[in-house]
Amino acid sequence: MFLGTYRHAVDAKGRLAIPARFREQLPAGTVISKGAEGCLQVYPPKEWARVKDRMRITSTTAAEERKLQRMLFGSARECEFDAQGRIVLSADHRSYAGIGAAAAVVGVNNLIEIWNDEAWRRIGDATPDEYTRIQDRVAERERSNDR
Amino acid sequence: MFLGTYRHAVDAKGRLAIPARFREQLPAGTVISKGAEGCLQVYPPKEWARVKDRMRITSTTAAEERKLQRMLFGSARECEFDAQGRIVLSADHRSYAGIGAAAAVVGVNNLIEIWNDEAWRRIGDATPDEYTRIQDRVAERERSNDR
DNA sequence: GTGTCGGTGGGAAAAAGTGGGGCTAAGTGG
DNA sequence: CCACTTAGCCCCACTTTTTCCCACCGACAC
Repeated sequence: MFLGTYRHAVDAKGRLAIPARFREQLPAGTVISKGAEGCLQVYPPKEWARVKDRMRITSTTAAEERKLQRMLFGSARECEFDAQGRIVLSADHRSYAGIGAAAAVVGVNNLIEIWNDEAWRRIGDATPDEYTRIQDRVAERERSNDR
Repeated sequence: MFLGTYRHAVDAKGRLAIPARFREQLPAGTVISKGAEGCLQVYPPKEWARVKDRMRITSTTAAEERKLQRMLFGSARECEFDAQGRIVLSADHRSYAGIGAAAAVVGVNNLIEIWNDEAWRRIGDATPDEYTRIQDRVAERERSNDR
């Protein structure tokens, strides 16, 4: 389980330290890819397997499906940690997420998200009012799903 | 598993370096052929065997499928790596994929695709909005798998 | 105060990618 | 059958990128 927000520096080589609390839960086979709302997402191997399995391009794969898989896999990369526990964010990933010299590393239960520092501030620094409204709307949706 | 996008040069002799991360996973018997949407596809031996075994011309083969098989097998070629880890793209393959001095080499889970640089940009350089949709569809599929 | 742990930065070594020359083999035409 | 041309392959050299290693700094605990 990944919890909390950590602000870490991204150096000139694109290296980003993953918080030690997260790293101990990330065995080899961890994958990073482009995610929703312009963040990057880090999938532990088990989570990634859920995404990956059952997806395979063949000559009978439908056009829509081909595009989906190309975008999904073409934008992903396996995480490799150096001896200091850092990963290298590719130039493409950095520009997608608008990440410069700093990033927010956020634990979101089953996976980790990496955000542009500023973009995360707008989300993470929500006021109690905003938070309440969002919670209410989600609760409303869940009720209608149950029906 | 093949992941990520790499932009590499294609020199005057039609040589293209395959990213080292991909090359390690490509034993002898790897095959390159024409793929959908004007890309080239590189099949590792196991994937190629899967294709080969499933397709076979018989008296009951539909006309359309015969055509598909002729194209797929007729334009296929075994990959040969030089000492620098490059393959030579045939003139036919280059013109099919519209590849000039640069190409994008993309890992798509079970196989590798080679694209005209520009054509790939239209797929891979999608906006966060498009990736958000992709993610929604992946999540949707997971839910249906769980049922 | 001293030791450990987590994060940051930079230099050096190694690996990966790029380009070109020249030899060999294969196809083409007389 | 031989000469010629072309395309393919191998090898070497260079440049850039990546990775590895070491050193430092600050915070916290003992």
